[in-house]
Amino acid sequence: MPTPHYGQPRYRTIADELRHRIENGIIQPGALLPAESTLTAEFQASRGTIRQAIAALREEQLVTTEHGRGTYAHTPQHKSRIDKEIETETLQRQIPADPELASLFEVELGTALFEEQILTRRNGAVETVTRLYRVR
Amino acid sequence: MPTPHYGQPRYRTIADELRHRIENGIIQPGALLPAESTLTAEFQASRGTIRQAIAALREEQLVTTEHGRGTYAHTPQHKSRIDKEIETETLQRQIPADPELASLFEVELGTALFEEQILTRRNGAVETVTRLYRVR
DNA sequence: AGAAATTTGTCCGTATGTATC
DNA sequence: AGATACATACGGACAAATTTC
Repeated sequence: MPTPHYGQPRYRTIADELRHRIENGIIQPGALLPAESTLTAEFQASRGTIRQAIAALREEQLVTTEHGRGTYAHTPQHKSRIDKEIETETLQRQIPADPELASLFEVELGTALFEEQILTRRNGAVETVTRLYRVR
Repeated sequence: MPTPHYGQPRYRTIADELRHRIENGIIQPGALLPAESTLTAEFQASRGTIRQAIAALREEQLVTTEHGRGTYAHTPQHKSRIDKEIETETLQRQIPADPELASLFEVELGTALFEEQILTRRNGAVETVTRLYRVR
């Protein structure tokens, strides 16, 4: 079995197709892409090639991949609109580092971290909760 | 022959070693790295693993590769400029609502929430972790 | 100029490890 | 605990770009 790749490489063609689906909402923002095994079947390509295509999308910041979970499509929302209807509430406190934060900050599990929590409300209902962590 | 990778993956170890050589001038800035075949012999790893290590360095902007030519080490000027920049990493995932979030959003405990996590790094170290939650 | 050698690029198949559901 | 999904690693084959002779 030869492996010709005249012109455009296969993994790039696949990446282009997946990008198209994400940008056109065929794959919803935040949704999981089909599993590698599924894509393997659909594109009739080896898993390595599929992974190469996904790696290309990852470099474009178009998707993120989580071990054992899957690959998520990004939301193309770069809207920095400031809505005046939105009320915010801010709260500051200290919390112990959970395993993930401890790992990210490279501190011991349970180390006190500085946390700022910002609520945004629309019509009274909480719309988003933002938590910002820093080492103290 | 099994292919265990307890702890640190092999390609990362190799990438670390090559990074060390570049940063310490063992490989001169602008110089060619050893060929993949040479590295394969030195590290006793498959070509794929060597290529993965080099790909990691490429993502760090520490080297560039040219087809048929080789991989060049970057100049320290370039590197230090990159290091002064603040890098961000974004991750999107779904997580179950903890008690506080459930209360704020007025949903059942454990309801799947949409989470976007943004890391900011300065010189490689995580400076802040921001987590933004929404109901989906 | 041309052929051969060198070096990176693409693709496949397989096996096993690790994280998540 | 089992199933599913991504991660790592090996090996082989052929393509394409560059350098060398």
